[in-house]
Amino acid sequence: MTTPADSTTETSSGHRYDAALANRIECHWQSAWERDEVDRTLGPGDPGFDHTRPKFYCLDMFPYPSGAGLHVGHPEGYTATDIISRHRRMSGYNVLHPMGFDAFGLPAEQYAVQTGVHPRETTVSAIDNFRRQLKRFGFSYDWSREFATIDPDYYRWTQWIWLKAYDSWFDSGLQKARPIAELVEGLDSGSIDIEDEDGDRIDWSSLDAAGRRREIDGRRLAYLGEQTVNWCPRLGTVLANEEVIDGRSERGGHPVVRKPLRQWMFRITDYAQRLLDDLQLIDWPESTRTQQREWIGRSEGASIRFPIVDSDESLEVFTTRPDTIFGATYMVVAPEHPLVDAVVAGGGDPALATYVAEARNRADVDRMADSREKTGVPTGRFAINPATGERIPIWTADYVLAGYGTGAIMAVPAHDQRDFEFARRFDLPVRQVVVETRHEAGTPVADWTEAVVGSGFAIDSANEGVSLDGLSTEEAKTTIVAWLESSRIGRGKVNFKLRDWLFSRQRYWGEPFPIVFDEEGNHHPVSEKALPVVLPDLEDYEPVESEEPTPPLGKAVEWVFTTAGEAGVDPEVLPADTPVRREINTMPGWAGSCWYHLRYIDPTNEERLVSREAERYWMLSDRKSAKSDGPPTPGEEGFDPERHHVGGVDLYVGGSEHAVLHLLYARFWHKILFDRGEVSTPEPVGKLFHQGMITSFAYRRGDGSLVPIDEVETVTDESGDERNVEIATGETVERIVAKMSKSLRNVINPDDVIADYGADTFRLYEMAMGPLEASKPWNTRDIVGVHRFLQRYWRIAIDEEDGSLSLREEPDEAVERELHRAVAKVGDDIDRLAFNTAIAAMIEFVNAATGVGVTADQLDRFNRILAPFAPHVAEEIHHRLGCPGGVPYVTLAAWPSHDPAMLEDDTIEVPVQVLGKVRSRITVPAGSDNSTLEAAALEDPRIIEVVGDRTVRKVIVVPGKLVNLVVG
RNA sequence: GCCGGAGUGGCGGAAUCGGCAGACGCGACGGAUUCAAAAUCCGUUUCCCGCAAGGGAGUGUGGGUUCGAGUCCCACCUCCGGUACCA
Repeated sequence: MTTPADSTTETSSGHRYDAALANRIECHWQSAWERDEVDRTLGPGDPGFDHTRPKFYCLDMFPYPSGAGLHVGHPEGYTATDIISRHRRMSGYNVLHPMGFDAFGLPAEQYAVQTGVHPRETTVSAIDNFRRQLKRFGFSYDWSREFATIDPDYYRWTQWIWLKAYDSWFDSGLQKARPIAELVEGLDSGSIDIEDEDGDRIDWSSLDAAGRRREIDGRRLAYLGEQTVNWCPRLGTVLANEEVIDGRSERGGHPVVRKPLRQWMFRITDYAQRLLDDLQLIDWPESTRTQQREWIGRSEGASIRFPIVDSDESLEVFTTRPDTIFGATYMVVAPEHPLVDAVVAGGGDPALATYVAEARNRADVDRMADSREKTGVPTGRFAINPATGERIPIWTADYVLAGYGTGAIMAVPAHDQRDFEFARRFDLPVRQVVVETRHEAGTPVADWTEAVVGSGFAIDSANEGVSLDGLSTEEAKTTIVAWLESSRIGRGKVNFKLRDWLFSRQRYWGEPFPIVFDEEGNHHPVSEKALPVVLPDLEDYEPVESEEPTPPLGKAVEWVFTTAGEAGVDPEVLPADTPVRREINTMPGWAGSCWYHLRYIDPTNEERLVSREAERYWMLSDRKSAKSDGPPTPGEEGFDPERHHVGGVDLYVGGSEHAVLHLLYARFWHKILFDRGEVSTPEPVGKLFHQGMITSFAYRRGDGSLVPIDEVETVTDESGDERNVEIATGETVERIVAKMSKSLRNVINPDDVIADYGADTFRLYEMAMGPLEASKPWNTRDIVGVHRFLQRYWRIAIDEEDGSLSLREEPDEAVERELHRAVAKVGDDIDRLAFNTAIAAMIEFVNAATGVGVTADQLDRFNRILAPFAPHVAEEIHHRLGCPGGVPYVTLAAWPSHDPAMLEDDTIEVPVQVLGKVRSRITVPAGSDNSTLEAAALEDPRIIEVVGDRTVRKVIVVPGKLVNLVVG
């Protein structure tokens, strides 16, 4: 810092720390910090970068700027990361603490459509407003690293990563992605074999060019797939599975229907096992890891083929209970299953056609609504149970889902509750093949009210080839799978609930795909050098609400129909004058947020998405374990967070609503980049933390209806108890905690709070409310508490009459002790993200110093521990103290040290219990041994009185804590 | 239904490893200051009995382990979040 720092803020109207002064101080220092680039972070390659310091990458989930501006929930996590970042910086770390904006996607586009203003304009003005609001909080972001996902310089690399995935295939043997060129090479040389869907080897040499292309394209991590997708007519786009909740769109709650479509997909299922396994390596909230585990949904079982009667075909099913195959008395296929199509096409039972048509047209919402009673119809076809040789009917029913497994099941009504209910409804046979204890006989199934679903021992399960009788469920599974495999009927299989990620959207406001189609419909990538493929400006960007997907980019006719050369396809791939058609779907809103953590590291790099050197420094640092096999996991014995760390962002803070979507997608992209050697860690985020939601109060009448907050007043009765009454009626209403909403008029605008108290008070209030992870109600009445704390602090240091410093010459002994305690406590609490108790400790110090006063040195030390929380007032005091140590800004000062010896008093008061109840207190020198404490306790007159003539049978001494006498 | 989390004064919350329950803040009450008020400062504030000294009860409910439980174990109740026919 070469520019000398400004002198202190001049106060025109008084020297009291009030809202007006706070706002003047804050604005003054914010502009000084900005001018002197105080928050600038140097990285590898920057002049003056000190690589010997440890690094700390502290990331916030970047916001999606809406027209409504910042919500009070945003600054909660942002203040927390700001405090940690400032504390780490003061403790000698290089800290990367960036901010940017997520801006492509549906909400911005919907808003633009509503207002009739182009999304580029609405988005840019929303970003400007967000940035202004964020800056007003004094967060120490290095704004020189800011970007938005809509910046062509940024989405150029989003497109580049997509091309990387397009150019990759997943080697299931090595469990990693490799370049497509290696696949082609391997196939040509015969060192790699590929299989079809049934597991049969494909003869590569016998394929023609089109066949080869089909095989290669079908194996890309980014591929064009014909899939049944979630089509949302109201939004005019398809949605990913993760974006559909209870059959409705996550955004807007519109109905979603299933529809077969040809769309760009990501082969995320190939990574299912690694996405699951690596959850062990990361320090994430258990709830989030559980949610991801469940979403991935791994289950072990077997895939079995049931021959279809009067046909060469067979029906393949997945089951986790192959041991119950002898109890499979019928089969069920999903209404969408091809077998059903075939029967209907062949003119089967009209009731079947009706049922299937209804099931398909019903949105998933309705399917779930009447989920109580099972429905279904027989297809009229039969299959052979390969274990029993029995002919069993094939039904179709919507309790079997098309999207999971093969969309068909073997029904074992005795041992599966759903099958049991279905069998009872349609009077299908129930056959028991598992008993709970060994050597037990079966019980009459007619008496059953529910299926026996647990493990046990097999009975009545034998044929000429295999017998499971008497085996435990585990043994029976192994035995039957071995038989199935040797008989070529089936094989052991691991199935995942996770499905491939649908990555196309029929919307305007997203990244264009860097790909074109030739006249035969084959796709060809745009070359890296030609990126970005810029989103064309459209006058009419409105989505078409229709039954058929109609991407708005199709309206940019001149842009869409072009030549390979114009589109930037490598001439070696396609001659420059070849007529091509551009892809008119766009990427979904998640694309940009999958990798933004990497771009902050090196935001202006034009050669790479991030420089290798900077990526290694910020993501890997000196921690060694960037591999998937070694270290103990968080929570395990021997786990040391300082050493055992998979790398990645050191602290990522954001809401738990992204537990599956964003955080799973980001892990997936990061793993592709890791496999392709572009990044050095297998996981993007080493430690994740979710801040709780900030809620608000509302009121509820006796009948359960809600009352807006401004229609209620609080009255205090004689006993001091509070009662809330509805002003209009006088009726007593109950105060409840609710989400902030316009209708309850309990939404808090951060700008208003800052105007009333200043940003420092706002920051302190949100951090003092309670634990960061807890959901907490906003209570405007409580804000004054932390504001008074800052006023008392100000008053310790500043004479409110003339604004001069008022300090003691000699330190007060007790105040000095309190200061050491505060320094120790606040540092510890910041490390464990316990900001509420850190603030309580600082308040205690200020209360102790009030009326006594502090020396300049004491004031400076306290000021430095306050600085991460309330940086503006701390900066002002720092300057009024004349910049102690010659440090131009408190932001750049070092965290103060403390003397552990000062944390303890010379003498301590120890409670003495008799039978667990405190009966007296004794004062002893600190560090007294057990016998001293025991003797002092037994000599205490009050204790002698309480013990009376009872015998002291046992004395428990906890050194420094308490003495407990057992008498009787 | 299943998974995860939480129940502590009038309110938000604290108690980090089984060791003084209620830190800190709000509100309320009392006092000082003031012509008065605001602001500020000092004090009280879990509940019950008591003038007091003191005693009793107490961390959602019921049991248990322990010298000692808000904390550990078992059963249950309520609330919040996630998920939902995944074979």
